[in-house]
Amino acid sequence: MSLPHAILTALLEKPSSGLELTRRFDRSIGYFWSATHQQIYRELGKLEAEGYIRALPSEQPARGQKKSYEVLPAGRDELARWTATAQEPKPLRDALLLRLRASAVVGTEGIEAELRRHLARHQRQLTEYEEIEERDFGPGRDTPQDRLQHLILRAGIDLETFWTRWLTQALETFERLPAEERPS
Amino acid sequence: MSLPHAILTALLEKPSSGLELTRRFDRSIGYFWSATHQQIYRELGKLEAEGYIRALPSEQPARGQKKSYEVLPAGRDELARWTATAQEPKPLRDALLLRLRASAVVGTEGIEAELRRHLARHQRQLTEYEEIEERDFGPGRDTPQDRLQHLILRAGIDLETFWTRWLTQALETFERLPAEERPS
DNA sequence: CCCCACATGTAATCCGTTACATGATTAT
DNA sequence: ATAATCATGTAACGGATTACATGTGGGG
Repeated sequence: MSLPHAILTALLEKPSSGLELTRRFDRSIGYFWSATHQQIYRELGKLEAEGYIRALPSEQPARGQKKSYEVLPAGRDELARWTATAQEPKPLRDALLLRLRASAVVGTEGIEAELRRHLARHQRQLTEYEEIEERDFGPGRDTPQDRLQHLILRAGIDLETFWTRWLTQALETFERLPAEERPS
Repeated sequence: MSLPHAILTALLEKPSSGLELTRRFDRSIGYFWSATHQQIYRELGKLEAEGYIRALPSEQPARGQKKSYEVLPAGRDELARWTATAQEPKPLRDALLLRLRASAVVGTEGIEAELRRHLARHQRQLTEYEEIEERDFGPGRDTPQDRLQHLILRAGIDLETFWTRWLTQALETFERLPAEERPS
């Protein structure tokens, strides 16, 4: 039950239309909570029906016409409630680790190329985050909001750093596995 | 589409009944791909219908009677195919980071306790992984399969290490946020 | 006039979650 | 006997994913 709260957060930061939200979910918020436009439109409908948001009165509600939303006080209250609620961390789910375990049983054919592909992806993401850090969190940006945003970005940077290191180590392990000893 | 492949992997490691699989998904494989018994029974039915696994002939298929499965050659082939297939890494989804971002807008009330709770969970998980490492991967365990399994465990250890460090740093950041300056 | 990009949706399907149902085995 | 536990399922619901549908406005 996090998507509606992700949308409330985005709309509080800046009132937007469905497509603008979709674009913002492709960067920024989407870095840790992704969503497609179909999910977003459906959820906007629900949030409006529940009285958490409303369409800005200026625009007419026709199909193909832009329609922007803003958060109502009830929406802000709900978001604050949810933010403070105790929730268990979701267990990890990672298909690459699963495939690595499978490869120990059915053979490592093809998995090395996958490790390389993933390494390249994570390196690219790391670079992107580091550019954002340099651009948006230089000296002087030190309000409480800045520190919180920076903390979140740091999580992304540290996570991508973990993956690049681990994948590098994994590839080294593969290079030291003599081909004739590999599981098949 | 990873749950059937997780089950095929588990059954190749050792033929099992539905409940035995459920127990193994609570440790071991479940550390990076969790599943409930309902998911597992549903998926076992599908895998059997597709000819990827079969019930061991010894047991009679009555309700309440144990029923063990083994992987057929077609199942092993499918698993090998899937393991070698190119797949994009799934984007990160983390509710705690989302809540932290929301707290920058609606106030940090309550979120600090959540950071502490999560820190405790991750420290406990880290300890568990380190005990497994000591028990199962001491000197002498060095077949290719051992090295692959150890690599997977290292991913878990390094991930939990990342979280404990980041959460510790996050809590320090909060302690330095003067209460009167916090977003509300 | 037509195509394309912008913008908002609907429909079908699959996966995960929660609650419930039912039979078999074992201990008291 | 009966209660607890082991074991295998069904049903209902909701979220995520994929494919498709519909309307608007601007450029060539």
